[in-house]
Amino acid sequence: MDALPANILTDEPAEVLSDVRRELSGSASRASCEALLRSAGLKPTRQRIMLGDLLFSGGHRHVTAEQLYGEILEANMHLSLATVYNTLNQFTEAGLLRRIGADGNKSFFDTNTSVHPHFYIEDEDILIDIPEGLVFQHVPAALPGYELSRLDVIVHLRRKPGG
Amino acid sequence: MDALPANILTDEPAEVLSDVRRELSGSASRASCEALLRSAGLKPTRQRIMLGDLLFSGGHRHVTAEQLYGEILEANMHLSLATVYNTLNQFTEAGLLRRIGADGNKSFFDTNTSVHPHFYIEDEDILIDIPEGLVFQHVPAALPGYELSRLDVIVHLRRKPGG
DNA sequence: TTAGATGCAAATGGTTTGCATGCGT
DNA sequence: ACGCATGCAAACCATTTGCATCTAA
Repeated sequence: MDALPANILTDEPAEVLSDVRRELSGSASRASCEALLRSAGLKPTRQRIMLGDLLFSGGHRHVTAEQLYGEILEANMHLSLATVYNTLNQFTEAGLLRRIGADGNKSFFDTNTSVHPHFYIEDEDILIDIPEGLVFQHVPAALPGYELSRLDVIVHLRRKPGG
Repeated sequence: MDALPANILTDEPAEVLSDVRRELSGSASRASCEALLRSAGLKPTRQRIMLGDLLFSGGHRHVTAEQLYGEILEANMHLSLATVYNTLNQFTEAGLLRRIGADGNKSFFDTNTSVHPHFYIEDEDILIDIPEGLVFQHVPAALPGYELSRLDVIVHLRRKPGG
């Protein structure tokens, strides 16, 4: 049996990713954020551009809606929390984000839409990529009549008692 | 690099599991349920025995609090939903159950407390074990100052469009 | 102009908490 | 009796929804 990288599965329609999306989703400038949104079939409205800038201008990010809302407020921009949620959901549906349920009651949104495992630091409520990609030796087949839609691997970390 | 079974990690204090707990947690009779609870440091109250019977008398189970509450009602027993939650949390703290956050907004409780991967069937809201234990080739080390506390692997299934 | 997006408040759903009452030892 | 356990309602938190208003094309 071959060793398979963890990212063999994906929820997004990878085959329809346009070049602009592939290039921009990692680090889009303000101007190109519009192109990114357009390529995803989303009208580049003021709010979407604001959030898109925050999400896609740097490297990959793992944020909660609350965190992102905080950044909006810090930047003296205004936008309701509900719109942040709605927009994050739209981005997720469009394949620009991947939603990850970390501890069973709150969600992170990851700008890296490939399937990859995460560390979740419980005490600090932080989700980060596992650097050296954990590898499966065997990925189970779906049950008959079903297909794989997502593969979540979350390694929970806690602070060492004496550390 | 050795292939490691997925259950090398566990949240529970496995080394303190008494024999009675090890034997009974899979299928405890009504009488022995009391012993199981006692061995876990929990007073065998009427409510805990009711829930313990439902959880531990058959094979391993994956239930939500809501489901279990439904079973209580069906059996014409009475017990508030809050108590179901509280009791499930107590059982989990005592190492009798493992909590699993399936889709990021609800939790399942698994009577099999070893670390093992799950299928989550989104449409039907069902969590089941993956039969032939998926295997990791490489389990990442924790970040410095941290230790692994949990390893969650959930394979999401959805009904095949034409199936 | 018009379809679609926003904004807010209120609803929702799962889960936890506070506190008076009840029960196991 | 004593102290932990229960029960309920109400609180809580993350998230979604309904609907009137606004705005990008």
